Amino acid sequence: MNQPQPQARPTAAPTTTSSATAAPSTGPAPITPTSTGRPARADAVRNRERLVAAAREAFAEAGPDASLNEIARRAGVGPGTLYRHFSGRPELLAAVLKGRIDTLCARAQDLLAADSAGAALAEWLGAFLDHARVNQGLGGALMLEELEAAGALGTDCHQRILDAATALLTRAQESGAARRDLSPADLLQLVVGVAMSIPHKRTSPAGDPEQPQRLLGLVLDATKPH
Amino acid sequence: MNQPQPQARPTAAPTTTSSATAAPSTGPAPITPTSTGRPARADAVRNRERLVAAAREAFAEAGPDASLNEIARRAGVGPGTLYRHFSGRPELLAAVLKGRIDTLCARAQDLLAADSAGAALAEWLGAFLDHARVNQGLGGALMLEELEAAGALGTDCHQRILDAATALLTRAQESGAARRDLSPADLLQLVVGVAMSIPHKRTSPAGDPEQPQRLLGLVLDATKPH
DNA sequence: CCATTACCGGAGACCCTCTCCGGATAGTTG
DNA sequence: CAACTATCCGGAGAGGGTCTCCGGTAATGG
Repeated sequence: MNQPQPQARPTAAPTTTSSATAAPSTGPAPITPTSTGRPARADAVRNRERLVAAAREAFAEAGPDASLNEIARRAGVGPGTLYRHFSGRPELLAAVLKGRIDTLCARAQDLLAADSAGAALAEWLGAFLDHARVNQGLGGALMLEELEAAGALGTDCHQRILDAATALLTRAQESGAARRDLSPADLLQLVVGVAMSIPHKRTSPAGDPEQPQRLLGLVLDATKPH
Repeated sequence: MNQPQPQARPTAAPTTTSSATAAPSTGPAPITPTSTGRPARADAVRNRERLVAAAREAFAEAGPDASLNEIARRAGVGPGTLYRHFSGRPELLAAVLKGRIDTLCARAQDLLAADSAGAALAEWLGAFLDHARVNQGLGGALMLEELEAAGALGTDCHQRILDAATALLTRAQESGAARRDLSPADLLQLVVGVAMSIPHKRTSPAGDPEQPQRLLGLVLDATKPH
């Protein structure tokens, strides 16, 4: 008996637990390990990479609501293959964003050694805003609404971003460049809000190109000690 | 190949005739004027009201993505009737929000006579945040992404909100309570971003109930002259 | 080289948006 | 009061999207 849920959230995969890739802590994982000890088959790895590449293209063109059928078609596989590798849209989104998030975290590490803690925080937030703006808040959608449904991968992404922001903000606070009554989560939330509220070029071609910088500047002003 | 823009309105011309001398003042419009001189039929008016009421309920329960079929079913009419009265989701959204926006604009008028221009702006922004948070940024969605597609009604709503914000902000600036290099559009955009980025109770039941106020406080800090 | 079994592809169930057209009816006229 | 007509209603259905299930296929270990 199917539950006739109207427009429900994508059903949390109740059956197959083998599709979840065990999270490798850090470092390149050349092959995706399965729940069994056996290494993944070569065609499975290839199809997964093709799917991520096709998804990256499609999300860039059509936004986070791109058709999953279309993504599977572009990757040259059937819809079933897509759903075997990813439980749904959130997980696919997370896979696409993973590389970007890696870059962002590495950037945070570099900036932790910068001279000015305040400038480092400002610069990283600018990079984060660029990140979150890609595909009209694609990152924001992942950070927020899908957080609970995305499973391990999404939560992991969220946590890594939060850790990076915490480190930079804490250092800025200790150097007196940022007010102390400010939590990393609130700060990120503000920037995500800016990203989500700004119309994307795709939907509104002739938007004000300076607005993101102005809004980020306002947020940065709010972080300074008064 | 398909034209995704369902702008075809077979029956009623959307352009308002310039001869309509009925002032757009705040007041009940007993009948919906048609393009022809004839008044609308009674059942048409009744169905329209039922549709708006059903939409208000459905949007409150399921968010801005509620099924339009479901809304029509709740209103006791067929899908065709819904699309005859409203060109699509944005227009229905705008109809639902109209009353709320009226209230908000009236509030702005009252606050323009308040003692403290800064406190008036802060209070109104708080009310606006509450407004925009209803149904998880339902208002924000209207203000931004649907602005161009919503036609006259949506644009009108957006303009009225913007006018109210402009009046309050200008007065605060003249009294020295707000920095002068701040545009009403940017300010609204920030608050809309806060509304859109905050997870709604429906999707994330146990969120931090204080966060909206904290984030709004940060935005307000950013408006003050440094 | 074969048995095993993880994997693939697509048919298809179900839902949503939006259109089209025969039939019903409110309001007008004689 | 009856007939007429412009207007409106309801639902069938096209088209597309998400997600599942199952028979066939081919990669892999022995």
